[in-house]
Amino acid sequence: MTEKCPRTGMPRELSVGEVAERSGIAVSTLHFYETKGLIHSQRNRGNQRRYPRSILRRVAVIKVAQRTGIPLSEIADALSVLPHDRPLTSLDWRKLSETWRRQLDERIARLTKLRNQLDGCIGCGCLSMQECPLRNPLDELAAEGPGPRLLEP
Amino acid sequence: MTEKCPRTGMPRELSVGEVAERSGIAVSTLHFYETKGLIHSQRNRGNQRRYPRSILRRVAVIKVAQRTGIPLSEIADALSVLPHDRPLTSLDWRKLSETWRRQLDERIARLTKLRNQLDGCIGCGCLSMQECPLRNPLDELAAEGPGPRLLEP
DNA sequence: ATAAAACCTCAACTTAAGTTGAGGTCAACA
DNA sequence: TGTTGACCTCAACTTAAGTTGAGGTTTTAT
Repeated sequence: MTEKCPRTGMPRELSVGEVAERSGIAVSTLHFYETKGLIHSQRNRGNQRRYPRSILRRVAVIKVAQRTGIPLSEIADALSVLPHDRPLTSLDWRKLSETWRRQLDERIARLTKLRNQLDGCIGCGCLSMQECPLRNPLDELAAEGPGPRLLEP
Repeated sequence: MTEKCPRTGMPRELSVGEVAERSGIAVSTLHFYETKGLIHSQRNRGNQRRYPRSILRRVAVIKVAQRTGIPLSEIADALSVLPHDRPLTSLDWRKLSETWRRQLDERIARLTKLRNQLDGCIGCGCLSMQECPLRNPLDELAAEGPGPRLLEP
């Protein structure tokens, strides 16, 4: 560990190993995120990565977004509009989380609809129901046409 | 198209192309499912696949399970306990769908919890909240220990 | 009978999100 | 001043769920 902050006693800059330990993300994953442009690092004179403390919030945001099912490429897009040289503010986070919340809502709604269909099937033995997912397997796309015939008439 | 059923006028057996067309699943995917043991086929004298009509329900079941987020390997496990030489009955389907419904419920619950946390963040600006996902990013694992420290004290 | 469409196998390629390892350098500690 | 542990790059491997293509056979339609 290098120099400490005289105020908090915490290291002023973090090595990749320290970030890994504190964030619960593997070193190799941090390297990988860097190649994908999700995070960014300075190098010391020996070419080792040094991160500002704000990296911790950034990777925390990445992890939250991943938990909602957002692919890394979209996370990268969302983060890329923010300047990478200043820490994420709470306003940044609010904007991001509002967007992601909407997407999360959609996913939940889709799964809930499917669950309700499954419930219908369970109750009735399924084979006679019009709204059964086995009869209407492509219902997300229902607006786009009649879809293929999956079961016998 | 080969011989028809004298009753319905529908083909007695289906070629892979017919199954593909009716199920909306690509031929290559049906081949792939066969290699994974999810479906099974007979061959005609020219080595072409021939399926009983019940294949359509089987692939419909596979698709429904996939939509719930169940990986193919688990779908294969679930289907493998059923004899592959008879059509899926509605009782079979009920058992499968009850199991999958439970898993779907769990997924929905997890996402809903995350959404609620996100809501909290949005309302308050996040940084001061104890239950913020940025502060407690590993909350699914909360029972297993304190977890890594992601943000500053 | 012949040509087109459908089918066959097998291998290689794709994307996402990483992980693993080889071969080499740097830093922290005794 | 070692030496050990942390770090570096780069390439290759992993899993899931398929897709694509080459090269060859079968079916179907004319």
